[in-house]
Amino acid sequence: MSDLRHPRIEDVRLTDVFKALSDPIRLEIVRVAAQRDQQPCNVFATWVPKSSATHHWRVLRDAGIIRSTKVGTQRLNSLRRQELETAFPGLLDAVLTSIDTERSRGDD
Amino acid sequence: MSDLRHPRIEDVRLTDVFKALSDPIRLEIVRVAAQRDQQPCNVFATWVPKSSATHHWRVLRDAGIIRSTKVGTQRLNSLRRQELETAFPGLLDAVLTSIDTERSRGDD
DNA sequence: TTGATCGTACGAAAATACTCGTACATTACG
DNA sequence: CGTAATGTACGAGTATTTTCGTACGATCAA
Repeated sequence: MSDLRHPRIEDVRLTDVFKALSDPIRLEIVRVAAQRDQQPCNVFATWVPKSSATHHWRVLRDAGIIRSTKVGTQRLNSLRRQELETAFPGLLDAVLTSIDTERSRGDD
Repeated sequence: MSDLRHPRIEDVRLTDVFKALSDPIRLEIVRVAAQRDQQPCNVFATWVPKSSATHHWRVLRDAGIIRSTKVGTQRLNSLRRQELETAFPGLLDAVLTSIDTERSRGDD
């Protein structure tokens, strides 16, 4: 489990951010990650096979949305809130709001 | 040129919106569409072949982002601002801001 | 050291998306 | 009517993404 690569936020392209957010599993990961920092991978999307989940983590990492740090045998994941706010002001907040809005709509 | 289908905004899924925004050509279309309403297709992304452009228009329409109305031999396109604001509050504004932010970054 | 846990790496198959040539439909204008 | 203009429909080729089984690496605990 080598150290994972995180792009510099200024190298992240907006299209990559949107591509990363265009999958329901990844959107769910983002939603849960927003609730609390430093959560291990295995609290997210538990119905997804490990190797599939790894793929989605990688897409989110490559898009600069999350940062994973190695702690023991786990990886703790957090949204890169401040950096995203700098690169794309207001975007992450609007995304998180939209996720919740759609969810509450779905609960009807 | 039959009438095109526009989804009801409440049927649009957030992942579809992000997928539609995950392509540079479509992001450019959105950027230009934000500047003025009711623009014909041929003012956008003029370097793209017509059949390719049609594909991107369709993706944007299917995602509920733009609405095209037939006027003469043209189609006039507008962002579905109000509807998007209802479905996903703050999202479109943040997207447009981010597009501009990234552009001004690229102009350095 | 042995075994369990957590997550990644790799690779292959299937599904999706993108590109674009060609043909076509609609409307406008002489 | 004939022709030009605007944009869609279709289909094929290419590229990208997604899924997931298997194998592996790192860490911890007994």
